[in-house]
Amino acid sequence: MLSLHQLRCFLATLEHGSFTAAASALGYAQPSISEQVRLLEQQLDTTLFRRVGRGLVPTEAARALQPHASVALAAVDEAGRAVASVRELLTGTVRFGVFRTARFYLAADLVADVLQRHPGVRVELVGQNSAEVLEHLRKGRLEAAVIALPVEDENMVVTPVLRDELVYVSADPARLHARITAADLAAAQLVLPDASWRETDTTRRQLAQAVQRTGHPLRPRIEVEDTETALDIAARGLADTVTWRGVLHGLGDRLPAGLGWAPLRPAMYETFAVVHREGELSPASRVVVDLVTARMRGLDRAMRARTA
Amino acid sequence: MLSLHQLRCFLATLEHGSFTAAASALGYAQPSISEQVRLLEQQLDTTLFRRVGRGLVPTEAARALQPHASVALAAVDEAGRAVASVRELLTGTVRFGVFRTARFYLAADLVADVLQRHPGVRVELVGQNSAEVLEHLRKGRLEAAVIALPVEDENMVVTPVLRDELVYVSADPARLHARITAADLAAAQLVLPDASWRETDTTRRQLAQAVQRTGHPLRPRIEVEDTETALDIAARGLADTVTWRGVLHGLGDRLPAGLGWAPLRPAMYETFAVVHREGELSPASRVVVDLVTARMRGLDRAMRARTA
DNA sequence: CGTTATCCGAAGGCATTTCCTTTAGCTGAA
DNA sequence: TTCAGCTAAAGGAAATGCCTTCGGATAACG
Repeated sequence: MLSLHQLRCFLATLEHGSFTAAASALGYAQPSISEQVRLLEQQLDTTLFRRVGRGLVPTEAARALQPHASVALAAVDEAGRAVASVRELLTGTVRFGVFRTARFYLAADLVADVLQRHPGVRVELVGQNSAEVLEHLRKGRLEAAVIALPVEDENMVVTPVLRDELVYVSADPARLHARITAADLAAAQLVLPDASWRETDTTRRQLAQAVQRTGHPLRPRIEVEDTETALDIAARGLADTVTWRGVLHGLGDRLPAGLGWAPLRPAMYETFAVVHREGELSPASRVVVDLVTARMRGLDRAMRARTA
Repeated sequence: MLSLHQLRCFLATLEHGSFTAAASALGYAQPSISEQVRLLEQQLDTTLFRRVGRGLVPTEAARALQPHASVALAAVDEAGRAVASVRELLTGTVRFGVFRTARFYLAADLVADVLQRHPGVRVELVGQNSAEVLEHLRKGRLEAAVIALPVEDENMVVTPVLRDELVYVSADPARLHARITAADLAAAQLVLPDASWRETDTTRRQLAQAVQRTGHPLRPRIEVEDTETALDIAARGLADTVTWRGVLHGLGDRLPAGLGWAPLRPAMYETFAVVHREGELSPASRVVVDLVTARMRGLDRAMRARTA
């Protein structure tokens, strides 16, 4: 089978006009080059150089071969550089898993940070739901992610970064009394997000468990996919909803007007963690993991301070 | 150093999703593929596949490498086909040496023949002079040629194909008597071609020798490069000239009007031969050699018949 | 016209690579 | 829990690649 080495020897010979010159250019002995070219000729079943006295004369076949040989070598060269570029995080795609509402916590800023530090990289934040992302992690399709606990997989490295508190959200100040209980939840007209993921979503399951203890099922009046949609509906007074303080914090000014919130009692928490498989992280993921960890912990501190 | 084999194994693995599948596709055992990919990873100093349970997941580096690896393999593949195409005379350039006045004997027809039989090839007929062409042959820059004898080189295969006769050409019928001798040549006002090659041109040397035997030098009044120019001058009556019957034969209707010719006595002949180095001829040259041989021999028969 | 320098090719030997088979360990699914 | 499928590791056989040395041929030079 044709080999790159043969092509290298061939091109050097073509360029320098003799095996000896090519050999010294490539740092080999002359018979080595000679043999490689002979092998190439044998494999191509043609004559590449006419041996005439001392000196070689390239044949038509050699002229035909030359450009393709160059292309092949250049491609291999380029391949090495492309991989190095990815390795050094100059180019390539950073793929990182996030829980669905991560955009309220960090999405835009995180992407901005990565793009600024590594111009040339693409960023891909994937994830509809923590459970789905965890599955991607386990299958190896993602290297790292930030998702809601629990993560029950001993092969994963789990680093908690933010604890968030579930709050009750309503447009009606009358319903925002100090201590909203599970019984209140069971009685309320609710709009809840994550319609497609209600079976696996940890928040939904936490809520369901708490409400069930009151003897009633959690039966939201409205179900939507998106947290923002749920908030919009709540803002119109059509129903109340439940969400994370971090979401309200992240929305800031963009929180639909007229909404207020109150804590649940007993409080319900969700812990988010950066998760990745054991072993080496690629530099790309390393960068994102570090950024996410720092940013989420900062957010955690900010939110706890505000509570106090 | 990166090798094509490694790239092949890598691509097969990428395509089939596992070492085992790639191995069976390439006809190797699994550990061979595994090792090649590991080697590739080591040389590129990166991870190409994340080993996750059973099955492999390509990394970003693998995605970066893939297109370049494909290009390299395709180029090598294409290289083989390009060479084969030359070998089978589908494309490429056929380079053939000819003596200067060959165009009167065969040039256009020869080219037409080659082009018709091998659409896709380029044809190059090189040669200012038989001596120069012979030098090209010896240096290996030409594979084969048709030139005037003598060829004193034991490494050359010489196949005589046409014997031509030198004739005296004039616009003045009075000077075209039956038996023109060397003395007549010495006395005549002559225009001779091959100004640049008079030292080495065999015809010129033959003429010079014959004239010198009469005690006079060969001192043409006019010297031009081109046989046709010499004939034009002769047609105007400015001087007489000497040329080969084959040239007149080949010119046919295009022979300048008013010119007549007469044989020399003793007759002077020139023999043209197809010449090439010993050993294998490339298919391209083989084709041309055969065409030239057939055509020149046909011409030879035609001219001898006309004499008889 | 001989001499010298240069280059290609062949042979023998050494080191490395490549591929095989076998075996063990791990993972995911029934 | 067992079974099937995959990767990884080890050891050995074969081939490949490279080196040095030598011989033959050619071109340049005195």
